[in-house]
Amino acid sequence: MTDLQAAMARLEPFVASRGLRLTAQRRAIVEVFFRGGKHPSLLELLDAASEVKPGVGYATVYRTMRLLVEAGLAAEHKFGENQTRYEPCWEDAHHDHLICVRCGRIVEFEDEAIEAFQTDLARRHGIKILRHKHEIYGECVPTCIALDSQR
Amino acid sequence: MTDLQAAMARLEPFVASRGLRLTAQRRAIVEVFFRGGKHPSLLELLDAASEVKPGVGYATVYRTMRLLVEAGLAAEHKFGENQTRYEPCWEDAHHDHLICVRCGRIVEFEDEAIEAFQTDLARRHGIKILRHKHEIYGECVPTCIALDSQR
DNA sequence: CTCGTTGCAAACCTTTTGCAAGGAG
DNA sequence: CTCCTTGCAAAAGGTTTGCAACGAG
Repeated sequence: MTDLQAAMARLEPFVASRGLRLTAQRRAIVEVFFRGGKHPSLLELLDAASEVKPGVGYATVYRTMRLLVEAGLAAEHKFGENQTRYEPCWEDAHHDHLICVRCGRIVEFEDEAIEAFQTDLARRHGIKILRHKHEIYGECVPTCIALDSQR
Repeated sequence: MTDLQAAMARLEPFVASRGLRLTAQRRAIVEVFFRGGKHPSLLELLDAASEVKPGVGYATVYRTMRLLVEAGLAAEHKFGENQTRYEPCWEDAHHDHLICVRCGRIVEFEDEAIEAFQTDLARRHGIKILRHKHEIYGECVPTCIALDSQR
């Protein structure tokens, strides 16, 4: 089963339970979002979706991504640029990011020791963790390896 | 020596070396920024600075904070709200944040093990770390302890 | 048929900048 | 005096929303 199929399988009941509809536009956006992988911005999603369904509007992409976030199928990120990027989101799976500020390459990582430290820290301060963000910014050395290829 | 005095001692040579000037507005903004501590937004800084120097403009606060960031005396943060917050910054000292999304309380922390892990991770991926951001979002339990008091 | 959805354009909001007047050195 | 700085107002730049026409179920 592809990511796209798995996503649709989770989106359908969500949409149905709310009395919403799965239009051609939404299917196109979901398709390019899960097919592309990576961390696209709204504009990039609009471009990609436009090839599948010409004429789709920016507002529709915006509202569809909000829907996916509500459905738990997408996560929003602000990587210090002035725009929001979206990432496919699979239930409990969480990971963090190592980002090259020159070429935009993004490496995903996760570390149990860090998660454990966080949990302990939060408990000591009487705070219940809802989510976290751990982003490391740097530069590919000696030169950027993959220009704009791994958003 | 107070934080404010230490900050001025670092700001003066920076300003002088660039042929810039230390006006009453800039002094007022720097004063409230380092006196207040915490993590103020531009609007909060404007309010506070207005009491020291009535009539100061938003643009001046904006430009002064940009100056402080360039001087290495302030750090910018985007804590998921739609605005930038600033924090006094002391050289190499770096710390991360645990944030209550309900009351805005911010706990600062640092952990050597995490920093070490980051360094190693980045080296393995051929990336030189420039900076990082580690923010944990949660809720004070059972109730928020200090409403809006520790920005 | 009903009512959620779409595309367009306008509204929003914070950040950033142009400019003529003001003021530090 | 020079030229950096200021405050105002407007421009940017991305995000959100109102609305009449459209179309899925």
